[in-house]
Amino acid sequence: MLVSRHVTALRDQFPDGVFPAACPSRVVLDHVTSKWGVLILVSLTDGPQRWSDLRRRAQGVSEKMLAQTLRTLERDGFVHRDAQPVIPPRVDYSLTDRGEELAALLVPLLSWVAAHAEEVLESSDESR
Amino acid sequence: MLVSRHVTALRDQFPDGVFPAACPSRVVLDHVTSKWGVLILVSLTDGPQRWSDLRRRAQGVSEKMLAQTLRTLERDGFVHRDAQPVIPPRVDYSLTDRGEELAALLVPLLSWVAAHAEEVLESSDESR
DNA sequence: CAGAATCCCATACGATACTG
DNA sequence: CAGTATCGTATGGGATTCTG
Repeated sequence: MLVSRHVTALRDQFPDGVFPAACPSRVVLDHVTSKWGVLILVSLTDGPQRWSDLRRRAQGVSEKMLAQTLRTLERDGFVHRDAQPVIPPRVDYSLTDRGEELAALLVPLLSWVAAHAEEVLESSDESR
Repeated sequence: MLVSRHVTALRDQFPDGVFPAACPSRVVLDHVTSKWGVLILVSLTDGPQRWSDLRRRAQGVSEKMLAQTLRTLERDGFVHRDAQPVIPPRVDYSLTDRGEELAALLVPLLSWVAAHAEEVLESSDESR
């Protein structure tokens, strides 16, 4: 089964169960699990999208954070940026193969959270 | 297949592909994908662990953040806190059923990141 | 349209010290 | 041992303005 194979892999890599402090994994994990990183990666699983698409779909993202997150994801090789030299400018963002792999793992997470968020928050109080 | 079933579920819930801005899912997602939330949840997949275990395994976590993260995860019903009234005090943390479900989705993510972090960072420069 | 630049704030986070 | 309390900082993140 897929999950248990991953579990085994994780245990092999880190017998202590988590990443060492100075590990590169920590950096990448922070990029990926950043507030907008998750949302953008998952949004792109629907196919290539333009800047304005992403702004609309990742509701609430500021231009600054969209730009910053996209640049980070692009540098990490998760997102491909295709800027067409036309006027007005048109830029399409899409997942790289590496990005697809990663996003495929994110989708079940988002889905689970979406399905259980309400029952989770009703046990605690709603804020925080 | 498991992934595509989740994809379908996500699309059903959010035809636009992402959470609406004021959605409870956003809150829960932020808890779960917080810097230490992921690490603690995954660490606990190895079974119940004490405060000092978690401090050691989630290398680099400060006492403040460990306390804060554990409280959040407990309020969300992901983590169970078992404080035994002995001296010296002994407190065990473990995953609830809900926490197990969630952590099971986190493990493949961690594992993938761990396996690919180096190649990811070598394409970008190492910082950020 | 797709950003870059600037300003500013909230808070996530860390370090240290203290306690039942 | 398992925390809490306090303080200080870095930075994630938002609002606004400007531009090719």
